[in-house]
Amino acid sequence: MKLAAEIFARKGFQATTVREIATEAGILSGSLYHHFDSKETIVDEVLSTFLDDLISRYRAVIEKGGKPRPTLTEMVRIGFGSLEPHRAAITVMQNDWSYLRQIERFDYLVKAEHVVERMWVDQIKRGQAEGQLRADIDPKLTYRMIRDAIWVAVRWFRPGGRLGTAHLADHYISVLFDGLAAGEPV
Amino acid sequence: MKLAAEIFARKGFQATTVREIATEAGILSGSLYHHFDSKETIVDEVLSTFLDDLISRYRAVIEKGGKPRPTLTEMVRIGFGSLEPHRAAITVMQNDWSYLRQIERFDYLVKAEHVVERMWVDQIKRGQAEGQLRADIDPKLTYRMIRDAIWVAVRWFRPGGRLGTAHLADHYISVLFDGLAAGEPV
DNA sequence: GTCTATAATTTGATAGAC
DNA sequence: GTCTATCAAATTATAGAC
Repeated sequence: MKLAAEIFARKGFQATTVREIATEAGILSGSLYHHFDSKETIVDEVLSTFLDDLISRYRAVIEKGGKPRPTLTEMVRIGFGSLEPHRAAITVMQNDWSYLRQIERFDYLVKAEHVVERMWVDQIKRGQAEGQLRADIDPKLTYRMIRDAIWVAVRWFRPGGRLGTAHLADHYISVLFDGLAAGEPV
Repeated sequence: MKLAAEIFARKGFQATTVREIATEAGILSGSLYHHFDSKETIVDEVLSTFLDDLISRYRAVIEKGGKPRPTLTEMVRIGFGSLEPHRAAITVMQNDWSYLRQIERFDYLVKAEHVVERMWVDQIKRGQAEGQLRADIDPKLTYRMIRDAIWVAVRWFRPGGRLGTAHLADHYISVLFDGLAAGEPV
């Protein structure tokens, strides 16, 4: 399954043929159906494993009940921290989202997205209410900004490259909370 | 062509069949080949039109030779401003990038990406050199952050929705330069 | 400039021998 | 648990009539 996920990530779900997966696994395409009953089932396992892990991690941080800003900081770290262990799954979600969401079987993708959005937006709003975050920003828009910046990083992030995910997270958190500007606005 | 682009954006390049494009155009699939010699040619025109427009707009702002921060601000506005007129092309670039880049014919996509990266990174470095931007941020990483946040917005941005692209740009610029934090770091 | 008809290939999936 | 053999369907693209 991990092997198939890598190919899906590299070539896209639709462009990946069952024959290709089988060949890479060292068997023939017919034999693959002894392990999986369809191509969709394979990608299904890949994606749901990722989402279950992500949501349970978010939940764990939120249920500690800390202040919003450190909670959000932790959530950013969880996101970037997923890039490595779930690289293939995240890539597939990014690239094949618009295709997969059309298929009834993958309705849970949209549902999971809603659950996650609520978690983030809640924390942002609490941060505003408690005066830790600027009141003039749009919570939902801000959530999307953060979410997008984290997940799209999977496109260029290379494990073992010059930048580790912890460094990425720190950099992003720094810019996100304190901004790019050095002194007074120009 | 604009019609085909919409379908590519909605369903993905590979999932879109030639029959589908023809049907939506009110003709049969065979007839489509009177107008285009292949499916790739159609998407080629869509993407190169977008990239030519984008790069020439960036160039125009940069050649005005203003200070880095207002130049970067303008560049962010150009990006968000492209979401509406080039929505389909941007969506295809986002969703089918990893597939298209494998095809020799689309080598120019990667080249264009390099040109654009240089433009952004140059401005960010100048901003740091002139003291308008924090010196402790990574220019290339910051560019990627900005780029990603802009282009991925095409996934959820809806023309005529509650948020216009100008509003989006303003919100993003505000957070980007000044940060989310309200008061002192916690 | 569109249609009909069809070629050539590829694809996901199955059946049964070993 | 893998292989051989193959099916049924779908796909891009072409040829030629109108």
